[in-house]
Amino acid sequence: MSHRLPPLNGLRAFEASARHLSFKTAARELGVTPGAVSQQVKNLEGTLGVNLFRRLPRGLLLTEVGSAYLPELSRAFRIISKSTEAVAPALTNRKLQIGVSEKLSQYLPANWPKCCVDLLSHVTRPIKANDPELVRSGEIDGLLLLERIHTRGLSNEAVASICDQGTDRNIFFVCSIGLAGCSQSRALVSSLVDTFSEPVANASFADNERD
Amino acid sequence: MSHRLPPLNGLRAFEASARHLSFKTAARELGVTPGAVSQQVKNLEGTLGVNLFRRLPRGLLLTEVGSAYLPELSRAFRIISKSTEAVAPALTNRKLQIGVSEKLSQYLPANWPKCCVDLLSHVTRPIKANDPELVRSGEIDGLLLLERIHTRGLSNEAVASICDQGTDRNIFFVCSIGLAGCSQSRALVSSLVDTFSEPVANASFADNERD
DNA sequence: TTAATGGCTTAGAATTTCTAATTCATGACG
DNA sequence: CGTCATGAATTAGAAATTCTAAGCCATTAA
Repeated sequence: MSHRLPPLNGLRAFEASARHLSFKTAARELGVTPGAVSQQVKNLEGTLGVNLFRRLPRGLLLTEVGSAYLPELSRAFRIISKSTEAVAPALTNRKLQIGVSEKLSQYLPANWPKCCVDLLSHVTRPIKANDPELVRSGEIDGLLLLERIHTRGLSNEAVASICDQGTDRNIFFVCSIGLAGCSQSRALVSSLVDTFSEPVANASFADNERD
Repeated sequence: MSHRLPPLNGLRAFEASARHLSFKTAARELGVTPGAVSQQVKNLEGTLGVNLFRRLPRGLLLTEVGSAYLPELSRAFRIISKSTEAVAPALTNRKLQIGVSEKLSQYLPANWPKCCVDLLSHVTRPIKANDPELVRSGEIDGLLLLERIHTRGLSNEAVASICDQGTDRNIFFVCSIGLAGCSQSRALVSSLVDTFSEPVANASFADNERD
C-alpha cells in the first residue's frame, strides 16, 4: 500500500518550527537560514491547503490545525529517529553538530567542512554560535572559537592557530568532556591543523585571552 | 528535542522499494525512474552505514537490518499519512474525477462505479479518456487503462487484472503522485480488486509490460 | 547463443532548496 | 514620539540535490 505524503522536508521544517514556535530557532536547529524554513513551511501549507501557523510580528502561534498536526508528526519522527538508531548503530559514530563563532568563520575556507577530505562524515555543517551553553544543553556537540571563554565542566582546548591582522590567534574547541578525543573530534582537530598548516606548540599559547 | 534523521526522501524510496522488493516497481509508484530510486537508497545506506538490501541479478532481498527497519518506517509513514488526511480534509473530501479507456470500460460492470458499495462517495462517474495529459492538467484526477503508458512524473501502478480473450491483462491506475494512496484511490483500487476478484501480487507479474 | 530482465553507474539536465539582502510590522525604551 | 531591535516575508540568483537517459553488467530462460 502506497502512502500519500506531503513534502517530507517541509514536514521536518514545520515540526521543528512548531516545537520552537520560531522559524529562527528552528532554522538554527536545522542548520539553515530562517528564510529557508519559512519557505519550506509555506510550501507545506500550500500543498495541504491549510495554515499551520499564525504569524505574529515577533514569532509564531500554532493554528488549531497546526497543533493537531504537530504531535502526530513528532511521533512519526521519533519513530524514525529511534528505529534508525536501532538499525544503524554506526550512527552512534554520529556526526557532531559543531558551532563556529562569527569571527572564526571568516577564516575558514568557503565551504568548510565540505572542503576537508572525509570531514563531513564526522561533523555536520556548522551553525554560527558563540555560546557554550549550547554545548551544555546538547544543542550542539562542539564549538569553535577564537577566544578562550569561561567553560567550567567543558573541555576547552587550543587546537590550531591562525594569523589575524599580523597577530597569531588560537582556535579553541569547546565540547563536553565525554566527547573530547573521540574519533570525530580528532578528525575535526586534525583537519583544522591541516587547514592552518601549523600545529600549535603544546603548552604556551592557551592563555593569552580574556574570558 | 531535536531529531537526528536520515535523508527523508531516501527513506521514502527505501520504504517503497522494500514493499515491492523492486526498485523498478517502486519507481513507478513514486513516479520516477529506477535509477533515481537506486541512487536514493544507496545514499541512504551510505549515511546509515549499513546495507538494507541484497541486490540480486533479478530483484531485491531485504537484509536483516532492512527487514527490521521496514515495519518501523511503514508505521511512521502511515502516521504521517493518516494525520495529514485528518488535518487537511479539504484535500480528502473531494471526489476524484476518473477517466476510463474505451477498451477497459467494456469490462467494467454496467453501471460501475455505482455497483460498488460506497465507491460513489469517492469517485464520480468516469469519463472516457486515454490521455495522461488530462491528469497532468488536472482535468481528471485518475485514469484507468489496460496498458502501461508513458507517464513521467505520474504514479502508474498495476492494480488488478482481468482476463481478456484468454490472456490476462492488467489494469493500470495513473494519477498524480500526491493522490497515490489517498483514501479515494484506495477505495477505487480495492473495489477493482474486488470486482475482478484476483488481487495483483506485488512484484511478479505486474511488470511484464513495456512502456 | 540470443534475448530479456533488473540493478548499477554516470554525465549532465531539471528541479528543489538555500542564502543573502531587503522590506515590513511590531514592540521596547529613552 | 523617534529610534532600535526583533522576527517573519519576499526576492533573485547560487548551490545542492534529484532525476533522466543511456549504456553496462550478471543472470536466467528459451
